[in-house]
Amino acid sequence: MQKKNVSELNPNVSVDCVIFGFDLEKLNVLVIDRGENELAENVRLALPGNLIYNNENLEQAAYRVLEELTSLKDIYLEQIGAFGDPNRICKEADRAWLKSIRAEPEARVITVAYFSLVKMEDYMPHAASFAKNAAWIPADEIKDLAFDHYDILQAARNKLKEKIKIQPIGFNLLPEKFTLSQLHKLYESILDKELDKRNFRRKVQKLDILTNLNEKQEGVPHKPSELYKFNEEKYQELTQNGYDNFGF
Amino acid sequence: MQKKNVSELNPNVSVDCVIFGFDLEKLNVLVIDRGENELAENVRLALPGNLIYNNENLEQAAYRVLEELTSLKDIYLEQIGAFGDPNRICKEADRAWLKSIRAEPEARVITVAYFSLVKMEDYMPHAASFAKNAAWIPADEIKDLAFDHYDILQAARNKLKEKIKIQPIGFNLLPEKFTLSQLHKLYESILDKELDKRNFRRKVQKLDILTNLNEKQEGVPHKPSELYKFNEEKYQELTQNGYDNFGF
DNA sequence: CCAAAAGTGTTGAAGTTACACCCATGC
DNA sequence: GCATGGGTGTAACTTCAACACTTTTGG
Repeated sequence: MQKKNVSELNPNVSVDCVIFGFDLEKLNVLVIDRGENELAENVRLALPGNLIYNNENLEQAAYRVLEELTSLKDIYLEQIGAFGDPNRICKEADRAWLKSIRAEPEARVITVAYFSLVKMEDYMPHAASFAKNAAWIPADEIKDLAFDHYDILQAARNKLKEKIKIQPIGFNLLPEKFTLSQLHKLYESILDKELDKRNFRRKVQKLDILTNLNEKQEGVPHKPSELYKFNEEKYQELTQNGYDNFGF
Repeated sequence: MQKKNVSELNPNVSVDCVIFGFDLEKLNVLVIDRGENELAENVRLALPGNLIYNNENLEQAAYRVLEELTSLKDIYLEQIGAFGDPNRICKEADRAWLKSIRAEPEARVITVAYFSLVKMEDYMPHAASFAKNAAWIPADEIKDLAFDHYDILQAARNKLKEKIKIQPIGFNLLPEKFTLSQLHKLYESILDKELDKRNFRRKVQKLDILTNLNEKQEGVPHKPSELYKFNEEKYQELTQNGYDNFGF
């Protein structure tokens, strides 16, 4: 009945997390800085990730690793897929770094990537473990990352683009009270294209996921905007069932 | 520069393949029969899958394993995702079977699943290796499979449902010449619901992916149908770009 | 002549796109 | 009073769902 190494790190399987946040202007991504000496940014920065234990499932591992490295917890994660060409550890700096933290630094590793959406202000990351720093960086400013993490990030952004077409998004990215313009900007950031203001407003209002709070912004040097919150019930329903208005 | 065990089997990572075929009536799935003694079908049948080698990438591994077990090759595979709860090997029969074929039968395994669509008549499977038999089985008749393969099959069917809403499907499932009714039945099998005949025809014809061959079926005891083939150029274009007519 | 599947059009409702001007506020 | 972003409506067009009858063949 007993398996070997049940609560040992598995040298061959890791998880990586792509955590998106929105600062009311643009999409950001949570990265850790491995901070080794004076390397270029693209090798110092990485997605939070690490090996799994043999007795935890993949999603649990992703939660644990994310918390260990950045202190973020209780976050809903969605799988992106598995990555792991044999040559994913081809950069010399990555190999050197693995030698410093892994028992079997040369082992073949395949990694399972997860992504999530969170309110940036609720999740101010604190680095720990081998992360020297953990920070939000605008998604568009990231040009490269350690290992194959840049590919994983692109896959996550594509996944998000698909997701937004099928279900509502924003509940986990916006503050409790928000304006339609902020939601509009969020959609534009994710889809990476402009959307007509009037059509966008009409469309989301028809979804019936918004409740007008009959409050206005204060202190802005222009006409103050109405504030909204999500209608949780309807939002949840659409999250589960999708819009279902496309294709066949 | 040398890694250990470069061309060894990795005990912790496997691949599994869900291969769909269409017999002009319904959707079928390729399964192998492990044929151990007189076990019930749900434990004898499994998806073709096995451990990866350390020096091959995941997709290559899926190709290799598929060919080794069923003789099918040169098939385009698409990743479904990673599966691998620690308790995925909970059925006693599965554990016993692993003991008979694996060097480390108790090792934690995570598996990466792939799926594909093929013309059934082009790919008559021949079992080999530990597969005692390999055969097409109607998807709807499968009630259970070894390990967590039934879950993987369901995930594959869902993936296929999503895919069909975004790109054309059928090129790899139908014979070169086919009728609109056959295509219609294919879509109904995948989506698992009825589609209005006239609306379906209008819709696919507008996609402009079909070429009317101006030939008719022969030998059928009813009005013979016109035969079509796919317009490859347009089909490829839509496969890459998607229909892009949904959501925002 | 019968059974079986092929093929074909219309209508009303809903959704999509494109587009331009006035409004309320802080400074 | 001006700069800034907030907020609103319409018309032309396309897409969608629902629905029933005639045609051609083999037996």
